[in-house]
Amino acid sequence: MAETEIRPTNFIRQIIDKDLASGVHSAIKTRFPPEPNGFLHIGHAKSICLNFGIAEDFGGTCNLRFDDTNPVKEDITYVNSIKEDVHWLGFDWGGEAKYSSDYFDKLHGFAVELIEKGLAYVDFSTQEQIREMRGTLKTPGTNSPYRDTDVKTNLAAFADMTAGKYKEGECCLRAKIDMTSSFIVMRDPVLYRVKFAHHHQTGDKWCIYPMYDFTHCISDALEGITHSLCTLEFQDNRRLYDWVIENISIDCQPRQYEFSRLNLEYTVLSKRRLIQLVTENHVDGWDDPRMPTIAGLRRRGYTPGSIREFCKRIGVTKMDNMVEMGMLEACIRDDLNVNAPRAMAVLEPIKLVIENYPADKSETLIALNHPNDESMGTREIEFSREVWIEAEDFRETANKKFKRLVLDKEVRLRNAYVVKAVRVDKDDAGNITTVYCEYDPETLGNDPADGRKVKGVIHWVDAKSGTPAEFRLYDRLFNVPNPAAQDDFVSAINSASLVTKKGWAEAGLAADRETHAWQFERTGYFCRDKDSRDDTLVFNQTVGLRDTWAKIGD
RNA sequence: UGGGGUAUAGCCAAGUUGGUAAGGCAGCGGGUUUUGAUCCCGCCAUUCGUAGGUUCGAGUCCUGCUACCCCAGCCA
Repeated sequence: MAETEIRPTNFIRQIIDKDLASGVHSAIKTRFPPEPNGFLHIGHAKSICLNFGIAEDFGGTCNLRFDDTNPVKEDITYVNSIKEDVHWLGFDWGGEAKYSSDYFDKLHGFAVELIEKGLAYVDFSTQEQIREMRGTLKTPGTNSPYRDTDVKTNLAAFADMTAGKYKEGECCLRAKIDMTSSFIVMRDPVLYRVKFAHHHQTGDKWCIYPMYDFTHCISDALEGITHSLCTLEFQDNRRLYDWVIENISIDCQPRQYEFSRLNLEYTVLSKRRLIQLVTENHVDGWDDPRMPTIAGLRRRGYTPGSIREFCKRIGVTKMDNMVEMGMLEACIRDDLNVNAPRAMAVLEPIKLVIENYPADKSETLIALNHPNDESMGTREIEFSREVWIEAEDFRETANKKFKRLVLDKEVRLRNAYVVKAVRVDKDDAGNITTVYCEYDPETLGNDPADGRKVKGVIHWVDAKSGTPAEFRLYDRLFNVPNPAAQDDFVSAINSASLVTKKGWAEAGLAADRETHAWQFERTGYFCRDKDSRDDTLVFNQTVGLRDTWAKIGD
């Protein structure tokens, strides 16, 4: 596609440039560390493009690592979907995917080391007591009565914890740091908790699981990650990240840098809310084309290149942001405009009968697959006496701004003849069902010989050969730009986010299994949906064409 | 005066030793066009949250304000 050639620049790449120039690092290693507790979304794509993009551009490597320290929230189906999505986006992690759980043994050893150094202790306080002792944002915390337990006792207690002798919530392992720190994350954070849960990778081997803050930094160090990139909400956690690395016996010193997460207008990008949309059936699943998930965007017809281009265009900073949907749409339009072959489809059909065209005649016309790219070739389309046209492309009367078919006026049928409307049929309700017209046989491939100007062009589908099709038109999932700010974001769902139309597509599309996306001329970009059946094709509208007419109105 | 962060156009975002505000999206004019698309051409910040200060010169340095985001899970 038309991906921008220029290499992105951002503060993280500048830090890496300096680290390389100063010799702090000679090779760069990053990682993309999702928790397998949901499907990847466009926000993850930003992180993926950042991490894998840096690895590519600096000749380094990027690991895919599942941050799987909380088995009760995770599932193997998510790890599989995540692998698929990262690959689909066009990135490769080289070799096997990593798991934080690969390091559970080592992590446990480091925990023991901290206990031996007097830097960690087993706390038997209740969760509520721990919360109270933590203090508040403005008042310091207080020490736990278990804080000064001797090393030997702690070692034994941790061994018992590991052996399953304590119930969930009965105790936990805490780091001994500083209960008065202004960084609340440093007020003796929990390192391990008891969970009698089956883990998708380690099975029932463990009944204690390490916390994120203890796991992530060590996993980074064990993998030799040089630059650990995460989102802004982890800025405070960086102090704990560094504390852990400094207080255990490990060589590597990865550095954490934080960037702002993506916010997109008219959708939600938090896993909690996306899960809710799926489980409460507000959408048809993780790959519903209205979802901002990678799977949803893929089914909607977005290409990997368009998503990568989007990530390039939005950049990486530390500023809170809210990106307009138009930015994403511009990326897929730019891609499909050059790569999608054109075709014709009528979404809301009325019949056009050409009265001076023989009823038994039929002819094969040649149409360009792309008006600006001859290399995309041509195709044959059938034409006969009756064709479908778009209901909105005909009016009995209209002002001159309406460049379509009007009674007693002419219009060009795309790739075919100029026709003139002469009369209409209406149903009992007064809706136009059929437009009768006359065609000018001399206008195939050239303008009228007498020099009269026909300024309108409308698309059509041959009624004799056309194939029935269902068109799914999508609008924004929410009615407000920032649904997440709503008390009840579900109430802001756009009830008209999916509109289905039954119409016709040109015959050639039924057999075409190769083409990934088309531009239905004058309508928009569409892709074939997996719901397509032999008797009815199903198309998802990826995005409409830019439409200045719609803005002007009439 | 808890701490950590961020403020450049409607949106995203360059701007790195202080030297006179990139680019993209959107928008607005005009041209081409058998898609009201595409493409092409032009316009779109005397000003960088705000008030002062230093300087020949400040988006960049200093000081004071203001606004917004994050942190009190045995979630990540």
